[in-house]
Amino acid sequence: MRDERRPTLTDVARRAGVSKSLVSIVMRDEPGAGAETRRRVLEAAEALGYQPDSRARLLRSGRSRLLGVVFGLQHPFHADLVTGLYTAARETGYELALSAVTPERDEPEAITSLLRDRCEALILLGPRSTAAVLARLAARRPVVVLARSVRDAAVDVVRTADARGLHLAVDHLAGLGHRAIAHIDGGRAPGAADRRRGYRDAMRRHGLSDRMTILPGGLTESDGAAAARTLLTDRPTAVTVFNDRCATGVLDVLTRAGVGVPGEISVVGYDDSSLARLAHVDLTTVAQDVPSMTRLAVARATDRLEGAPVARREVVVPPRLVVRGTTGPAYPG
Amino acid sequence: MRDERRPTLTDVARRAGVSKSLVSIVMRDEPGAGAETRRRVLEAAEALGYQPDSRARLLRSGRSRLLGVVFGLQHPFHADLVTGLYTAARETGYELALSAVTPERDEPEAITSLLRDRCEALILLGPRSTAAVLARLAARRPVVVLARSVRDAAVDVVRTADARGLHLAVDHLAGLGHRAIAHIDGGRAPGAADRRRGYRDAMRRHGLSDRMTILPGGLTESDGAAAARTLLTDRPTAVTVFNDRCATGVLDVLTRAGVGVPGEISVVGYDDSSLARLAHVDLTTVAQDVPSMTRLAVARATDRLEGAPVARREVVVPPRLVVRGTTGPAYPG
DNA sequence: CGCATCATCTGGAACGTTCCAGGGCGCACC
DNA sequence: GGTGCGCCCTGGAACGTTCCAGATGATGCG
Repeated sequence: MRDERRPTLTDVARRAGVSKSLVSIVMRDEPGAGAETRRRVLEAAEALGYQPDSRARLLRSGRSRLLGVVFGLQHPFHADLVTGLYTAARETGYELALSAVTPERDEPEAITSLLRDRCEALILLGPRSTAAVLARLAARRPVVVLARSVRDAAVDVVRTADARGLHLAVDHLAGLGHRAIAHIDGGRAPGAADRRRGYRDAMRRHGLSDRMTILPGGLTESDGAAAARTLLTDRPTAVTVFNDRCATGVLDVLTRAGVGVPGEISVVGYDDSSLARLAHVDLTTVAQDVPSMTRLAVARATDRLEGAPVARREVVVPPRLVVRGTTGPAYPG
Repeated sequence: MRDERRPTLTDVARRAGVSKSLVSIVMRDEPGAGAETRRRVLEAAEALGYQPDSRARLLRSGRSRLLGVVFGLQHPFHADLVTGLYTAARETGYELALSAVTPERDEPEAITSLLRDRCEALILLGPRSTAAVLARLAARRPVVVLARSVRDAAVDVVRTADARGLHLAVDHLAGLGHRAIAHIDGGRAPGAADRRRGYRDAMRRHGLSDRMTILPGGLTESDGAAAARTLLTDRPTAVTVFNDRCATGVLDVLTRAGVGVPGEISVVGYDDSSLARLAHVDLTTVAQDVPSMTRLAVARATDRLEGAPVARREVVVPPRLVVRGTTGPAYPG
């Protein structure tokens, strides 16, 4: 009824009048088959609606050519990264297996499911696991951590120079004449510590140590909104925010309160997520170089798998400032 | 070096001094093994760090117990749905295989990759493929389409009563005294047609046929922003929007233009995505019942697989109006 | 005592691939 | 006109499981 057995190599072989080995060769597009036969085999495969069984294929070849990716479904920036990983993986001939972390599905669970599927390497987006857990994992197969730093010799890291990112932001604002520049931070989120440090460094470098203000924030819009309300009472002329999502919340509260942006307060986000690029948000932001990061992450994973020599355990990608409409000259005075 | 071969059934069998068949039985927790032997086998497996190879397992047993899910990485509502699918699947003993659609990876590609992985059924979130393509797919294995309607007897559909959703929205607004109620639509997006129709019906029912205004919108914030700019010139007192994302764009433009919400214009979104729930957005919206929809979608897929009788091909879930802060009484007059 | 029964265990054949060691066969070359 | 060398192509053994048809031995029963 429902399940007339799905066609296999043997079926195609029979129809084309050749051996299954030959069909296998043709399907993999390997040398070793004549042009005419090749055509006939492909025709037969097409007619039967044959699709190779990747399970059997991988079982036999011993390799899965599968990169496991753990990401947070609720993070728009993770969506951007996964998008980049897909295209990076395509170029290398590896496939991606996605495993999401949701409120009801934690990181360990997401990881185990990938391991059962025989992923050869793991790419983790901003994982919450401790360095020890990650190290244990890395002992069994290559692990690449994306967008977070990990102090462990066994795990590879690809991340943005987050401290540098905040230098860019503060330099930009200081250049516009701002002095009272606040920072809304990301708490324990991956990358938050580095950005906080970058902010402090840059302020000191500009001789603004006494104007430093760090407000507790987070990674969501509501975290930003909450922080912005604090901002209204003791008002700086500019603020750098942990990420774009959080910055959106800040913008929203400011706009509603009638505070002009960038007239009265300039705002700088982080990530250059699709959010920031929206015409009506038009957020000045520190861009993470998603294409490079994802390409590097995939390259690192495959290099480890293929035993290629790996130069540095940690690759740090420079950020780039994207100036848009939410920053402008400081109020005179 | 990296890869000392991972232990197999045979390794465990040798260590425990039994046959591999017996180990298989023990690992699957099936009857047919004595208590003492069972203990010894488990001990050996533990010692070797044995993990079953799901690929080999599925290859042999002919079943994969895998549900393929195609979703759009950039849609927050899809993220909500996938989250729900994960928990629904867990309850039934099936696993999910995710395959994302991105700007560089189209729907056919996402689907093919799932087919190669031998997914037993496909769950497609708001797919863009034509009914004909979906039907062809459904001929080979169960296909459940989520959040879109499809006129084809072969594919199952689980969707919200979208027309009804707009009835709720319009009724609510009319009840607040609104007469000039506009609708910003979703164009060719899944569900858009039904919502548009629901809007028209409801307006007619309230005797407001001559006050109907349908503005072209879309599913993103910038679509909403664009539509909102049109709105500013010929201003209604209320507007129903295709989805929450689009409504956010509308809100943003209105707020920036100094138009009070809900003072001067009331806004109703659609989806009740996490976006709408944010304290500072606080969007009145039509909620889709994600837990029910996802549970139904998974149940439908597994029912088909197990040959259970299926009552209706299409399951329509009622929406629910969530009144928050963006709607209020119409201006007197 | 012989035979059926039961629980426990084993060996080997699948599953759909890939990989390897060849088998023909035509053709150039000495 | 053999010999050797390419090219196509084939058959069968793996890969790590599950499944099935028994083997074995203990036990119960007439």
